[in-house]
Amino acid sequence: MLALVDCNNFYASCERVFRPDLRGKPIVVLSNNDGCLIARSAEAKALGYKMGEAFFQAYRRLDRDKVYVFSSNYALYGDMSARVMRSLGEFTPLVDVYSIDEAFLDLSGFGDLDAHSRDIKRSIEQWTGIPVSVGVAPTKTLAKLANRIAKKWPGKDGVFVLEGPDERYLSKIEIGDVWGIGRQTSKQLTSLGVDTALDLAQLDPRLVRQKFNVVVERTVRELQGISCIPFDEVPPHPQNIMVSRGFKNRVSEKEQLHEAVALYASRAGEKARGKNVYATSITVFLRTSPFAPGPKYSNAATITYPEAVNDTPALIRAATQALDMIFRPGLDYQKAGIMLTGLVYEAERQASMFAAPDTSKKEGLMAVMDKLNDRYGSETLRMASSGTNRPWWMARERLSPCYTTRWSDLAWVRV
DNA sequence: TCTGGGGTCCTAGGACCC
DNA sequence: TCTGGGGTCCTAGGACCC
Repeated sequence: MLALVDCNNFYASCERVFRPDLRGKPIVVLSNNDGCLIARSAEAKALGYKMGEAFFQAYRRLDRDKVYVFSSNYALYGDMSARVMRSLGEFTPLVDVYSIDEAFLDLSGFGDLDAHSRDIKRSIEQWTGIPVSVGVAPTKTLAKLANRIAKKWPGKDGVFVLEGPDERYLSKIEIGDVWGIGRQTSKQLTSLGVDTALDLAQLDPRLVRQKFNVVVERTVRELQGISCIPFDEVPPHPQNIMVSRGFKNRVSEKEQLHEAVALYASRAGEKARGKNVYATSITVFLRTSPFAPGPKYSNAATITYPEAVNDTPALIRAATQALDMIFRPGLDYQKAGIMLTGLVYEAERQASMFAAPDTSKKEGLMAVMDKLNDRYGSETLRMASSGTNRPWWMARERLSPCYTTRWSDLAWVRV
């Protein structure tokens, strides 16, 4: 049996951990650039705020409803997430971290699953301050479903064990709420009279494959209790690394775009080194706002390395070069980003006939840089080309302190 | 004025090969 | 009238997830 442990309203809960005065108060968290609402506390949901609502449209209502509004603080959420995941490791070594706020646990061999799940829930809340829900079932899709029931149904108190594909519960779950069934598939299924998880579970998987695809077929089997989605104890080999941001204001100067792209390349390098992978290619993309009137432009350029790299100078060099290939003067750019692809681990690196044979010096430099930045805070040491002034840097006007990752932001306690 | 960021997997179609 | 068959690899785009 698998348990899905899911943090409730994760970002909003993180903001509340160090602000106990906000218990019972409505909270929303904004996306990067304070663009739209991406997390809401239970109280904010009850007031009718929707996921993805544009902030500038909700602004007046939020003010009127006295909602506490936060810019997203990923340093805080990432660290709180790590605490939750580490805590889950106390219950079983078999933890499959699925996202920043969810993990599957393999509970095979455990006795009283309900009691055990309640213990997990209680402990995580006590140790981290983050409330969680636990759903237990034989497959990942059913565990997701069980978690939903644990969270939403009165009387379940955040824990629910679903022994198998029980009709009484599957019939109560709308098709669009099944994990893996999105808007498009949901629309098609409804038109065929498939309205609930139960309806879907009763279809013939082979027929579903013909009419839809393997993904939906797997979902059907998972709902029937046959596990098709593997449990990944070790994180799977990453396919790509992306860093992109919208600008605070529109940017048309090439120098500023160069700074931005250099900064994103540095971040991508840190991520790559953190995962121990090297990139074969780097792609830079650039676009104007899809909403604004006026000329629209969107383009990307890719540069392939003779030998896979992950050191920041090499990434910045190529990113700069790629940017020059797609930059058009006279446009108001809204966003830029970079993507590292063709990721390989050290052992899979293919040596180039032409590249310099010894890279140990570069690696040493990067290791020192990463270590300093880890210890003394991000960007303690950084590349000059990524800019100092950064007028384009995203707006985050309601940022909370980095309580757990920055010494100067530690919470004060008065006694 | 103002609308997120970062991922995965699958499929279809084209290029190319023998 | 009718123009092989079987493969691989790559890319773009769609759908989905949090």
